Amino acid sequence: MQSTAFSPHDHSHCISSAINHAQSLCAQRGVRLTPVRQRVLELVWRSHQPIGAYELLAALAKEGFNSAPPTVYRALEFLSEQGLLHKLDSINAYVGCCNPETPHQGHFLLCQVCNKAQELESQYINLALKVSADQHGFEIQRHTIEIIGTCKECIDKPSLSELTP
Amino acid sequence: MQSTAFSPHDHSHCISSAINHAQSLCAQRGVRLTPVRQRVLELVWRSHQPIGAYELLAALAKEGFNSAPPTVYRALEFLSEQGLLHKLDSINAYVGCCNPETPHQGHFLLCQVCNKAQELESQYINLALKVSADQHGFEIQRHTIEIIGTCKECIDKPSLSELTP
DNA sequence: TGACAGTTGTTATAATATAACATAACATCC
DNA sequence: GGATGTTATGTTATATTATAACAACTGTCA
Ligand SMILES: [Zn+2]
Ligand SMILES: [Zn+2]
Ligand SMILES: [Zn+2]
Ligand SMILES: [Zn+2]
Repeated sequence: MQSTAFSPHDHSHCISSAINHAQSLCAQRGVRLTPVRQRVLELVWRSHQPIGAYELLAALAKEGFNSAPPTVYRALEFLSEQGLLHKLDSINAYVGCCNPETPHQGHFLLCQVCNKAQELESQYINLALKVSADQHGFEIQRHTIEIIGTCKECIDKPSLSELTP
Repeated sequence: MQSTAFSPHDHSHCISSAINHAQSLCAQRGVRLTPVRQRVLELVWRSHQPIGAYELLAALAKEGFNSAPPTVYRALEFLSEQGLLHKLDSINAYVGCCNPETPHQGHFLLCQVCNKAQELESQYINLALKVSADQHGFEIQRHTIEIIGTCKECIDKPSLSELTP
């Protein structure tokens, strides 16, 4: 079992790694990771729990950033375009992407107990989707794949795992 | 290639079949398919294009039904609980289910050109999801699987297929 | 009849997201 | 450096989607 969002880990490493990746990627691509964009990304990465736009907005407001909805939605749009985060449509919330170098559509496990999301990298799922689409002559552009349930940690220790980041 | 939402077909058959199924299922289950619930289901089945709650509400209002949001959301909740329709989270819209006898989570192909949705019944997809979840010790409760792209009809005849129901 | 569960009506509001236009910051070229 | 075009941000208002809370009605059954 590899390390996941669900299991205890050094989350500060997740954060610094995500920000470092974001900075170098944006530099490579000639796009600007402005203060508000970087701060939104940091806020998204505060935990593995997807966070809502208005929750981000409240956090930004506390820190003296501009706090009208377009501010955060623009930052989210930028970060999403750069593959630095994903939106989870089933809960209208946003989560950081661990692998932004190669643009992709994510597949997610979403735990209803601890509210954390784990992105999957399953070629099986992609293949299964492709086979189904091909059977209908359907050309895939993007997808929303969200598996909602209970993570191993929350199955094993029902009341503790909500606390780890 | 089987008949799908995307290809031309006798859609009145889809509608009457859906309503008949709904009536007998509700009778079996001892739940009430009241006039507003049945009308919402008929409106959802007017086409294979998923329809939004407020669009339904406007249609109900024209017909003299009560036209406050709770009316339509309650009907949608009931119909969803009975497995008679599905919500597509990626577009906040609702589409009829062809196979309401056995409760299930749908997988959907969603064409961005003609806006029609086709539900899939792919055991491959379910298996791929289960394998990924099992690898993480994750227990699946429900899922959102929506594949967005272009259907065969819209690839073949880019400007006509928007018109069929 | 009265009690009860389920359903619908009604008003208000929450939660999520975008339109539209003004201003500011940055880059580039002369 | 100043003119100019582009990108980013500020600001106000509004659109879209969904739910809370409570009152009134309807059917069922003792
Ligand atoms: Zn972490
Ligand atoms: Zn969990
Ligand atoms: Zn049809
Ligand atoms: Zn199409």
